[in-house]
Amino acid sequence: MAEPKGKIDDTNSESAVPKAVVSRLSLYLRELQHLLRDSQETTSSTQLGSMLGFTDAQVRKDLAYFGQFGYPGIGYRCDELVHAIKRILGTDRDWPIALVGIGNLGRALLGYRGFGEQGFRVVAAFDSDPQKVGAVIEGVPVYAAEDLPQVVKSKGIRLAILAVPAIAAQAAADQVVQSGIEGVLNFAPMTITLPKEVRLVGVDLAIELEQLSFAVASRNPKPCDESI
Amino acid sequence: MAEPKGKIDDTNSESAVPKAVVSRLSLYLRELQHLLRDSQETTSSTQLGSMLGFTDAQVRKDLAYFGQFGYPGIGYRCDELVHAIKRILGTDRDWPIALVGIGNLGRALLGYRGFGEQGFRVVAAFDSDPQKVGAVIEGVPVYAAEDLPQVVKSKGIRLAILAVPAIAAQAAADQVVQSGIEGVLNFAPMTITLPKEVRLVGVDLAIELEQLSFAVASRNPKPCDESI
DNA sequence: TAGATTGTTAATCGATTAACAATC
DNA sequence: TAGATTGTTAATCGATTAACAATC
Repeated sequence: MAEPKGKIDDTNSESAVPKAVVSRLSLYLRELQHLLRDSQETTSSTQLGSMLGFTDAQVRKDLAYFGQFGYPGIGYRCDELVHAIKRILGTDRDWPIALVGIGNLGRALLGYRGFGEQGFRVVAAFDSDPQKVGAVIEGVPVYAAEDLPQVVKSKGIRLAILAVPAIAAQAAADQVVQSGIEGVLNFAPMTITLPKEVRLVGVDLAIELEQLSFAVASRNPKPCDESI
Repeated sequence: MAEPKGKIDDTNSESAVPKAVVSRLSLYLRELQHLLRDSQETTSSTQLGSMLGFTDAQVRKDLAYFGQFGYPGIGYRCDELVHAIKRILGTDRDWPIALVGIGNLGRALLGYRGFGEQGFRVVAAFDSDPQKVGAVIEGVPVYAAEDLPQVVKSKGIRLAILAVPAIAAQAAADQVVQSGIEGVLNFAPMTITLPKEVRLVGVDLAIELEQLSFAVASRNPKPCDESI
């Protein structure tokens, strides 16, 4: 086996990688981590693709957006590809996270192990309810919303999760933006607008169920594929 | 204003509506419901699109998959379009839901109001921990996994939410399938395989954060759009 | 009527797949 | 070596956008 090539070609990171490619990248990473746990050293675009219902060509094309990570005739070394994808996704380091809204969902996200496994650390929680401020939940201190700018700065927080009611979502978004946050994961069932320099990902849990009810109700008989 | 046209053309519901179209349909519904709450009677493809960052042509094309819902020169009646989209998505009626896994996330989903607002009722919860069985959480009774077939049948449940650890996801999936479930919303960070006649939607919360860290870390300066 | 807006067709754009030389 | 598999180009496929006659 020759020298690892794993150099990341970020010349084209600026030239618009399709969103779908990035989301498949996360899926590849998840599968590779499972393979690693099963002590598998190498894999191929064919194997990786078939685990997720994609073609081998798609796997190779997706990776090609970012560089050359494989060995012709051999495939990919799982550990190398994991590191490469983590570097691309930015999860080769830890991300301190602010969580806004300590309702049902907020508390669940505070305790969610899956975040920590990928390097996401919820280090501060915020709520407008004065009764909750000062508490420590799952080891995470709860602050007043007014403290956002100070806490965000002192803890080096760049990402925020919004788990507030729809009605409060835009105001909460404005506050986190004001505090210097660079990216927002919005769980409120509400479209929010942010300055264009702040990244936004939205997850609406009811919408996910709607996708399912549509598929079941209209029973379009397609091959089973996991959308994420 | 002429006769409402709202007939749903389900001849093509069998000819593969793209998944992206259905997910935009849910977003249109969400915006329309907000417009209705603001007492707006009609809207246009241009308005609806601009609320979500889509073109007017896309809105009209998406709706055209399912029928004719608008009035040339006028636009769309919000209430009519809400009813039409709900009928398409299958949320014009209630869906009793089974929730499997009463950990942190499971409990949060039990109490999540957003589901109920769209007609999704979690009517039974399941857990493998005997200590939890028999409890009633947020008004929802907790059963043993073995009771799945019986409860699913007696309550007419067709959809299940999986909120179990990754390691337990495939086994849980097999159990709900065995009990006759027709659709699965999987929150476990794990690819699961189901018989092709059972629909699957997957949501991996860590992956959503990865999409965000990628966007922030690589700071590709695109216009702010909400992925869902 | 004139202005607005739909539904739909045709043109454009982008993403996926197939194919294959290069490599191990 | 022969067999396997990559990275990449060209061909295909599908989705988005533009344009416009029909309609209110």
